[in-house]
Amino acid sequence: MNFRVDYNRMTVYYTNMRYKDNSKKEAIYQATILLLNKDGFSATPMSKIAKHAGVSPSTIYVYFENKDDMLKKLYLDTKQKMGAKMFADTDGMDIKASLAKVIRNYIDYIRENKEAFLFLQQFTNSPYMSELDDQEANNYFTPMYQLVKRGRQEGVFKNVDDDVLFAYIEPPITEAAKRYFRGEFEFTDVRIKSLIELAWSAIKK
Amino acid sequence: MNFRVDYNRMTVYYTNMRYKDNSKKEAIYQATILLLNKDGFSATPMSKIAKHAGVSPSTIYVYFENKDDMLKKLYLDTKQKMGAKMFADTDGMDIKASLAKVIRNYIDYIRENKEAFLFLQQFTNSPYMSELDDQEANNYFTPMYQLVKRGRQEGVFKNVDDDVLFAYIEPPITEAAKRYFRGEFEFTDVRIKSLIELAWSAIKK
Amino acid sequence: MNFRVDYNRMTVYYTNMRYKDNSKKEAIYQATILLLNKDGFSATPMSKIAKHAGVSPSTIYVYFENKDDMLKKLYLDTKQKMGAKMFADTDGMDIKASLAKVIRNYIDYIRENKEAFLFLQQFTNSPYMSELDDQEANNYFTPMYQLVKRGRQEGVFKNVDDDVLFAYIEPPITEAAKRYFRGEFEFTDVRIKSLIELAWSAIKK
Amino acid sequence: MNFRVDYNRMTVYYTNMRYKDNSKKEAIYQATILLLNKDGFSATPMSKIAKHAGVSPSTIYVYFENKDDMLKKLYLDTKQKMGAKMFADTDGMDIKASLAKVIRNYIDYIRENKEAFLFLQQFTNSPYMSELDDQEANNYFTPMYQLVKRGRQEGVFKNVDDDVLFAYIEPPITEAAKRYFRGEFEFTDVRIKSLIELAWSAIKK
DNA sequence: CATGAATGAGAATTCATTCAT
DNA sequence: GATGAATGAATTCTCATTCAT
Repeated sequence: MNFRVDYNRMTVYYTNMRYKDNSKKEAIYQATILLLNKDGFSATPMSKIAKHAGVSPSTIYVYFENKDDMLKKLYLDTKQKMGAKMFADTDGMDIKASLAKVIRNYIDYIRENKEAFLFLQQFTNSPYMSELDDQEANNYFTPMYQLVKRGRQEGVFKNVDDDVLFAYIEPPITEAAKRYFRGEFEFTDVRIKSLIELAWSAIKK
Repeated sequence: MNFRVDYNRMTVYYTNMRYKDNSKKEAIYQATILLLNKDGFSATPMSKIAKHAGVSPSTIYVYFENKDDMLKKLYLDTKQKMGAKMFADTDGMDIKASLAKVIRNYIDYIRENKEAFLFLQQFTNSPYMSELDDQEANNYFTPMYQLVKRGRQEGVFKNVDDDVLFAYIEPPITEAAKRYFRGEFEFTDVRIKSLIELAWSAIKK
Repeated sequence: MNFRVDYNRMTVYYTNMRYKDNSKKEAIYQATILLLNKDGFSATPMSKIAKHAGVSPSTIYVYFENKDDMLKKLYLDTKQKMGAKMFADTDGMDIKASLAKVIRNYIDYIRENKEAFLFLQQFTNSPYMSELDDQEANNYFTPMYQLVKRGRQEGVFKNVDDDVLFAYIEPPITEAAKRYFRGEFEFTDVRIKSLIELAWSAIKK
Repeated sequence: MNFRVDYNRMTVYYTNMRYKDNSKKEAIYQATILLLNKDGFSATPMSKIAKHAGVSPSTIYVYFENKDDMLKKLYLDTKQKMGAKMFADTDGMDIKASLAKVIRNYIDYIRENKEAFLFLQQFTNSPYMSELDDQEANNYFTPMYQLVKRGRQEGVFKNVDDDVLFAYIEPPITEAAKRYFRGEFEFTDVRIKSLIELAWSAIKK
């Protein structure tokens, strides 16, 4: 029998006896994202993260080798979660609908995960990114590659490189999102439709 | 007569003296950009910047109030230079040609100013950005707003918000540039033409 | 019947059970000696000792009160073992032969117990030593005092203080041993004979 | 003109304009030796050293790369000073008198430099030693090698290896010194004569 | 007895900035 | 203006030890 019990703020797994607490890891992640967005890489000490996460600074080192290791794992974890949301429920649609769905999913994710999204932007544009095994992060986006591949086979796209196509799908949404969080843009139904329309106009033959 | 007055806490210099001055400031800027791109905000101390710039750490404080002040001024300076390049030689063209020229200018700037471009990206996506008087940076891009305004008057654009239009002009190029510097993309003539074509397809009515 | 009682805060174990106990303690001792010689006092954490000994850090605290307690007990244990070897099989010899045998025993011990020897040297020359009840460690060397006492009664030694005599018996061998482990000296038969000869020349009347 | 002035706790050199203060380095050295002898390597933090030396912890890093660097430089500095004292005023003597003088010099040094001597012992017997370029430390002792070489040429020594000879010259004194500082031994005139006598008995043909 | 997670206290080191020249 | 030394405050990380099981 496999059951769990919350005992004294700790999630104990009776089957395998470890009591490393995953909720602590999650708390550390959340605190890091929040503080990084508020104060940036250079003003977010481990001690602050620990305090916000409700753990001791040394506890972070039980879960991660060092600060870099933690940030990189946090990035991959966050990116993976975003990828999962982005390509949910897109099966069985035609290309155009599928693309529209991906864009809508992306916008939904952004609106529901402001901090995660902004953290991803900050990280992606920092030198941390180049220290990363890029492939691992890109794997979460294979559905996008497959989508484009399918569209090309069906002959609906302009005869341009994949990379050019990609550039007109995600980056405009991302840019709109940044303006959204700066209070300069609203994701109204009309605008979302416009964004999808322009993307399609850009890439369709 | 050749003289210059700097009201920004800096004394007045005449012809021969001003070069020394500017060259140190410029050296500090260049060192900062380079190190920031290589090591990031959290691993770029003033002492390292000073060493790379060939000056004493305390010399930096002759030119800037503190680190934040320096970074912000560096950002504005860099952004302004980029804006100047981006909208050069676009007068007297029709909308479509004008837009194409802006995109070509932007790509030229990117290719000739790798470090500056990457620094702008890193800064823009960091919380430093929100501490900035955004308006000042945006002023350098008024030509873009005017271009879009003109296009709208001429009725050549889709009937969507300006922000939606913008999202399909610069962000795709920026994304392509990032891939370019990661070694994943080449700015061939064909691809540049494609990028311009897709942008036009996206926004034109 | 084979049993053992340890009054030193440790419970009583009979034949079959005692092995497990002792093997862990011994593993901790061995790991400590090795790491201390390799990395020194200031770079040998309990966690590292535990890992090398194949036990949990907390297990060390089952056997010892704390780190200091462990180190001191390890020193006394090691010193006692060395003493036992040093004075083995020296009964019934005349003074000169007895001394030669002690020196040979010491060299044998050194060669067979490199790590133990080096640990003793490090410990002896550290301030840990002065925290120790010196008498306890010296007890293991009473045979040496008796030997010198006997020699003096027989009138074979120079008329100098015991401490002066001692200084020409063990320290030269110890010094040679240190060079030996640094790869600067070989314990050939000839050299061992020389060492014994010089010691005798020094102290004999 | 070359003059110096004590200005505001700082030794200013007007000729070359540096004002790095050598007295600070010396204070750091003295504090380190004292604390190391009292508390050992593992209980002597940089902060404590700084406090005792009357400087800020960060000031230590102006003079040394890190703790290891400081300890090694301190060792070499101390060893060099000892070597200088040990071989002072030994020219023009015959071998026997020369050796006696060296031993007396060594004992004088020991008595006048208790802390330095004990520090050298602790360091020498620690793993720090093996990280050192041994040659550099040994250079300070070339006079000893020359002395032994000369004696051998004159045919006054036993026909044994140099290393065996060395073992009966310095180590007995060192051992006596350690007992001296433990309060177990007195360097009376008689005993000093005895020590010299036994050394000579040991090595002379 | 044995253990792995957790942590408070403290370790080495860094760094933005100032100070005296 | 320019500088190198100096430093207080902070930063990352370690580590002996304890806790709950």
